[in-house]
Amino acid sequence: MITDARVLDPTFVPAETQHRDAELNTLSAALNPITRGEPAETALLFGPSGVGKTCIAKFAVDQLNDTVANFNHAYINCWQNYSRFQTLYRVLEGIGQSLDIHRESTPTDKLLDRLRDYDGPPYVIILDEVDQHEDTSVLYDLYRVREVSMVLIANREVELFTQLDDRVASRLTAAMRIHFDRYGVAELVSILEDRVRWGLREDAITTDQLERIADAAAGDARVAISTLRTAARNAVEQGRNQITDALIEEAEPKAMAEIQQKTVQKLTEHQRLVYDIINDYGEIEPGELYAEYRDQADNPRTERTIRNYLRKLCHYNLVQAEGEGRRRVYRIIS
DNA sequence: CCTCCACCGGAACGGAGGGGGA
DNA sequence: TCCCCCTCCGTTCCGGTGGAGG
Repeated sequence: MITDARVLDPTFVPAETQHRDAELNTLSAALNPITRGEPAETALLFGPSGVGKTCIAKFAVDQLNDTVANFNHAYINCWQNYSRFQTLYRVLEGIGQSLDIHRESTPTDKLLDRLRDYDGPPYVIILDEVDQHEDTSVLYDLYRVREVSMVLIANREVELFTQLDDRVASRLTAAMRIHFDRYGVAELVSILEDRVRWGLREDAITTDQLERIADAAAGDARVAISTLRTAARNAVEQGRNQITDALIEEAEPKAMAEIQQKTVQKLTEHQRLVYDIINDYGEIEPGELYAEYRDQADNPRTERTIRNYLRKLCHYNLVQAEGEGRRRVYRIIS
């Protein structure tokens, strides 16, 4: 029933995109100077998750790659590469300069010197989830390299700017902003139809069923595609040729959970324990949380370290901190 | 209004782990 | 080989904040 599993992956970048023509054109215009061998304008992409920001950014750069031979590009996810060192390392990797730089033993300043010496063709860097970066001064570092142009992706404009230091923020005021809205049901359905056409047997699913998936996804294409994939996989497992309504119903919560599950898996043992305790309680006060943690952990970390973990958990949108000071409670986000 | 006190998060430090250079 | 220096992570110390309670 599944003819091409790749297109059911939410990170797959299709050969043609839908419903994002205006956003794509604006971004392409920002990148246009590259065609003349000049650095591009900085572009800022904002919008909630699953609205095509990453997809359009990658697509625009791929498109440029088809017409312009002489430029470099890199995609860096700041959630995974959150320190200044890690990001610069990836940046150098994108221009083949990282081979003789060894992780852990080269000072960040050396990486920066290496980058400043860069005098190759224009270099476009997509920085995804830039609001998850722990040290946004790296943006300033990158700004100072003439050949480098940046496409920055984040959820909310206001929250991003509160994290930036003034030097970066003032430069970004001139950047091109592109806001992405949630997809409507009809838009999601046509996105899903493409994926069905490319990746499933023709009669595997009905339009009514796609509408149902789209409706439940609430404008988030990642959730919608993930739901479709889960339903299709389970249908294959059951030896069916078609996706049933029951399979869709089953897949909906699974798809949501799957996206969160990936984040939880990346936590360390102790971070995971803190998360599990909050999950068990649903909602818990800091003092009780520390006490419970100390009780359950072998070689417990200090309170200060737990506060660092909590900050991280909040940052990853796994946990929500509500209230200030004494009124503070930690709650699971579901 | 003032004083506690639980809690937050910044700064500085030190050790683990790992590569470079003499 | 030994020593130095890097990053990363956890720790220690501490000042700030805002409800609770006198």
